[in-house]
Amino acid sequence: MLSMKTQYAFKALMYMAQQEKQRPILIAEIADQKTIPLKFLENILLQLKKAGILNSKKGKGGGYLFAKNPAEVKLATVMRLIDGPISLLPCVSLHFYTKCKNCDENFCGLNKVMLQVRDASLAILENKTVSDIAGTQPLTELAGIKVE
Amino acid sequence: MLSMKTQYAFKALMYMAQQEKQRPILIAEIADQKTIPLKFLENILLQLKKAGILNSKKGKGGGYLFAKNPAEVKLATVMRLIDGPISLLPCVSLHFYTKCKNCDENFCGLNKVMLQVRDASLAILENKTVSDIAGTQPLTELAGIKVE
DNA sequence: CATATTGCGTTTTCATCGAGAGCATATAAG
DNA sequence: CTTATATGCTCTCGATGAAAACGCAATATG
Repeated sequence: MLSMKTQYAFKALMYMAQQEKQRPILIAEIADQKTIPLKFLENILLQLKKAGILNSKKGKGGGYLFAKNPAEVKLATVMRLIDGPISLLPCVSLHFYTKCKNCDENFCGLNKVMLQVRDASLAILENKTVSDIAGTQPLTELAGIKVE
Repeated sequence: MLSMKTQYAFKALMYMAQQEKQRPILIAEIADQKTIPLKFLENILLQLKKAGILNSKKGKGGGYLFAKNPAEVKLATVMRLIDGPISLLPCVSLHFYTKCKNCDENFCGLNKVMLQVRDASLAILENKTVSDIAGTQPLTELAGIKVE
């Protein structure tokens, strides 16, 4: 299961992407609307900012903004950022691979099955983006600049 | 990711299914061959027994046996038994469903995507069995009794 | 400067994971 | 019936991580 942290991240990103006008959005507003603990959400948004997904502005009129077009933020990226591996076993992970002891992967039937599961999951999670789950059209501009 | 407990369970089941002759297998033998902490494995096998997957015999010549044909033990069953939900969100779980607060599932894009992921995963995990990952032919007899 | 807002390290609480100890119980062999 | 062999069961323990709160620093606005 996804951690609450990742679930909160998705809810926050959805909320932000669903806004009519792109404008700095307060942490407190998101926390309030989506029932997310304020200080916890603070950490989450900061982490998304450090990963280059969001931008922030301090002081009056500040808040959080998208740094990337939400149509380019893959669900898999967010999940890996916060929860780590998407795979069910370390020995089938693309981004967090570690060998399992006492097991030759070439002859491990479990490895083969979990590879299939990973591929099936990634086929979806690498192709769906924040704007898909927000149910919005891709943005046509970002911070006032037109994007393709 | 699967917990160590589930990973150990799969390794133990694979080892048991790979034996030439079906015979009572000692916990200690499995622990030794697969490098699993003895007392931890004891708990795991007991749990599999209580779920009706394994049988055990005490005393000399005792050990663990399959109660079901390994070809009938689905990976999904073992995973749910030990780790709980396979789904990534509680609101898309078949066996452990709980509603998520502040979210109408009919209009939640995240819900829809995670449903897809669940279905893709279960299509594999509900159809692969212990004998698939053990790489063995299905047993032709169980406890001396012929099975189909 | 006053105020609004994010940045960030620390701490707390709690549950769960992974593991081990010790004793109880059942069974087979002699 | 006794002994050795195995599993059954309960309790405990430490480490880890999840979830969340606290407090203050940094920064931007006007």
